[in-house]
Amino acid sequence: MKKHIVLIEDDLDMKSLLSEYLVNYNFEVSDFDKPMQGLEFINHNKCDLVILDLMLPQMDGFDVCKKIRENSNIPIIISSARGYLGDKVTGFELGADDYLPKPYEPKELILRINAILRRMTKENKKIGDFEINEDKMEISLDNYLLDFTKVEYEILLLLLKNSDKVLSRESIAQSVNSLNYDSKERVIDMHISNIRNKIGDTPKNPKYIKSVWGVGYKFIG
Amino acid sequence: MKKHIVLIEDDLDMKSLLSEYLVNYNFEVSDFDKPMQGLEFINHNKCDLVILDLMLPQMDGFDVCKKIRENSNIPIIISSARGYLGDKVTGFELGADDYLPKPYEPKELILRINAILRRMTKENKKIGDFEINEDKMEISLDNYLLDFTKVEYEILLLLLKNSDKVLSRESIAQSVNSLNYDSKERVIDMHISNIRNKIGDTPKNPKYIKSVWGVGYKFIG
DNA sequence: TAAAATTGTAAAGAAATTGTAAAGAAATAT
DNA sequence: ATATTTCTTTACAATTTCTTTACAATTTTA
Repeated sequence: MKKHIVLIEDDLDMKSLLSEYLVNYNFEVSDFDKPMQGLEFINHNKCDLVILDLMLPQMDGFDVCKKIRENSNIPIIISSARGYLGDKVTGFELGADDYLPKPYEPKELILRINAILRRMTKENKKIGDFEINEDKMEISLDNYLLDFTKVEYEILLLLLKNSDKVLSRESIAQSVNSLNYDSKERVIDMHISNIRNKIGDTPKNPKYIKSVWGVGYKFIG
Repeated sequence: MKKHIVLIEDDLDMKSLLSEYLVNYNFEVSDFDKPMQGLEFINHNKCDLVILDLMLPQMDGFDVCKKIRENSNIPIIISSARGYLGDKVTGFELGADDYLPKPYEPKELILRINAILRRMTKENKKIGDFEINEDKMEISLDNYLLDFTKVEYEILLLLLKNSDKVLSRESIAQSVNSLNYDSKERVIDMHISNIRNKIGDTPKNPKYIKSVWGVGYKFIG
């Protein structure tokens, strides 16, 4: 899903330029030249990050930062023509996450946005129609959360991570921790069968898990 | 508790200078001029942040960054004499959290360390229906103050701070200070059971604490 | 083609995990 | 010191998951 960025910048040219740049990098942008409007917006909408320019007219940029922090924990990147250490100290102490002195290359702003967002949202890995969240130990198919047992989860994860690669029963058994090392081979088949049921796949004409005769299974990526 | 910082810097003078500076700011510091030793240390110790100098002898600094990320999600601040955009791109893409071109004022390093650590250690007060007051060691549910024992409080706090994340019994036992390191596994279950009673949760069809079969528990955020 | 090997899966059995009451041990308060 | 609270262990029933078995269906080999 697109990340929503709030841009607070009073220089109108700069604002539209940056805004457009961010949109090109696939962000959703709401830009404001009046800080109070930005503040209002942040407090009533789900946003992911604020870019706050310090040279603001109505109120001091630091005040905006402080006011944002009163109600919200949203990441803030301060950009400023002033690169003095004292300003940086103030900015960080008010709860900013980064301080970027002007002039900067817009690409660097993108880098820093992404670095922060990466920390904030451990985004799900997408593989085909599947979406993986390893922290939650969850796998969704077409946005529908599936309910797997531990072994099923681990096997499917392994297959997904090795898309298109044929995995032998042995290698599956070894990689999947919760599988008995010396269980009968057919255990894997049973689990695959159960997984197939849950993801609505059929052995002949499979959409996701293909049997490789005489070898094992593979996920069709 | 003091935050533990790993400093990887090959210039010996710089290393000891920075190290001392960080210690003055009340960090615990482990410094290395051999990146492999730093890597080794990170993989076997609980650390909070890495400061990585790019001009390293044995291996390219970027490789170190990449190698750290193979096993660890620890925040990384790259410092480098090279301030080219290309280097920044590489650094951030390898998973760095910040990139600080030399020369920099050491105070700015401190600011950036703190900004990152503040994000890492969630001091979130409100999580779902729960409200945390860590100073008072109190947790309320729907504005009703609950009475927990120390262990219960710590376990619930851990679960809350890791909303949605599956926590194994082992990781819970390790994180919760007041739990005997080598107590029987079922201790956790007992405490969870007691917590559930106090917050009015049921194991089947839980509203807050879900059992993850074969793994552990997670708080439903 | 028939025989052999492999796969799919239902059903049954075995094993592991969980919930929690109850009791014991340890820590803390009185 | 005793009383009280908290933490840990144990035990067992309930539950869930994993494994095995068996047999039909399919594919390969001879």
